[in-house]
Amino acid sequence: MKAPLTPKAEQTRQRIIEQAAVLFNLKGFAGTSYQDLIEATGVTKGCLYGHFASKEELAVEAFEYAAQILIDKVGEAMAPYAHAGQRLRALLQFYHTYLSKPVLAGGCPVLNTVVEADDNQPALHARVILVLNRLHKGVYKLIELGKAQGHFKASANAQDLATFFVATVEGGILLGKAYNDSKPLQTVLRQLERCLQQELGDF
Amino acid sequence: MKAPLTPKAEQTRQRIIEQAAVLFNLKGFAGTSYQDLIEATGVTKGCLYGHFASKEELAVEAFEYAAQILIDKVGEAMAPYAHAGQRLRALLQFYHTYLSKPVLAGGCPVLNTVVEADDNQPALHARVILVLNRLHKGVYKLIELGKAQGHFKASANAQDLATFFVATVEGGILLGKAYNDSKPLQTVLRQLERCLQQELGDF
DNA sequence: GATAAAATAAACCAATTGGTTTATTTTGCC
DNA sequence: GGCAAAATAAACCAATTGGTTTATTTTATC
Repeated sequence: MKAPLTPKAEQTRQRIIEQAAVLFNLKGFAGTSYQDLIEATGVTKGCLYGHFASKEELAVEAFEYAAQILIDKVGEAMAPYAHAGQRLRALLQFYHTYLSKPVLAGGCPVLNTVVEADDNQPALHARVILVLNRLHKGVYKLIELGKAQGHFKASANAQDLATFFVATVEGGILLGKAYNDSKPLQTVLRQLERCLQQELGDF
Repeated sequence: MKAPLTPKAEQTRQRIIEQAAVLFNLKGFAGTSYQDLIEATGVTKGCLYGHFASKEELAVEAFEYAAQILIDKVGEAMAPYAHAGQRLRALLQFYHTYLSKPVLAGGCPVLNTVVEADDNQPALHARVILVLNRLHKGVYKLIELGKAQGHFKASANAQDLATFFVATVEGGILLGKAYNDSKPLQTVLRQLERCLQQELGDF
């Protein structure tokens, strides 16, 4: 089924995805037209259809791309550390710079996509869920690691805390985006850190 | 400028707003067409334009309506209590039932609107900010009340905790909507309560 | 029951939507 | 340099978009 793309074609395809990811992140799925995509990518409509069968297919690929960047950057931020406490600090630090160094213009693709997709684009919604699961799992594993290393309280409920972590961070990003100000997110992260210290012990 | 509407007209106008609020909340601003609005309201296009000059004007009124419901319900939930601790419990309890008894089909209008509006619909965005301010202020006042009553720790940072509260609750609502499950929100609220008890003292 | 307000029905608008096709050109690559 | 792959240009599609206008009918209210 899938043609074994030429390097050149692969490169064009990637360029389209990258530009489309920004557009969708800024304007949403319904708010982005082919005309917008043509202007942003600098590529013709025929070329777009040559690579993607529909707007939804392109949107899915664009979201996957954006989500992968996010996941990679989270991984990179924690990679230098083995100690769970350090890794958790690095994760919080990563989100401290989330608004000044956004993974993608338009803010958090998870936040943006989940809100529009879940009543309207089932294919997109399914992908967002997978990414949320990965984020949750990452935090969960981190807490469990800390418990295993003897640095976090053994009584900590890793599942619940991971859920709490993801929700609080996304909520903070939401406020930051709403007010176009990094302060609310900073405040939320600082407070989250206090909570986590209470639940996990000092880290 | 504004015609002194007949009661009948006012009633029709209100009906339009109520139905439009649901549609916009479900499908977003860009995702809702006049055809959708005509079908949902059962009213003709001429009638829509008779009452609202544009889709954006209608969307703003619809959001104001939805937001007012939310604010009213939050107020009602806390109204029976004078004790800040009780009021805070009532507020948390209100959000515990938020997904099973949504203020509006499609979920939280603040969450839904802020995400789409802030890069694209400045008028809507401005209104969401006002509502976020009110929610924040409500929690802030509540915490200050508790401090004044001597029930909450005097050391509590009401501003920061209010920001944290709003972010966490919105984040919990987001997860609940994403997973179409009330459990994540329950978990988040339970955890939030623990945090607050730590920061405010038992309430 | 008269009247003015409110709502309908429908024609109309230019522009845009997502999507297709085809012939032509440009291109990278062996 | 030749060839196939990739991209362009553009015509074309039916449908829909947000928005306007006008004549007609319904209706609430005095």
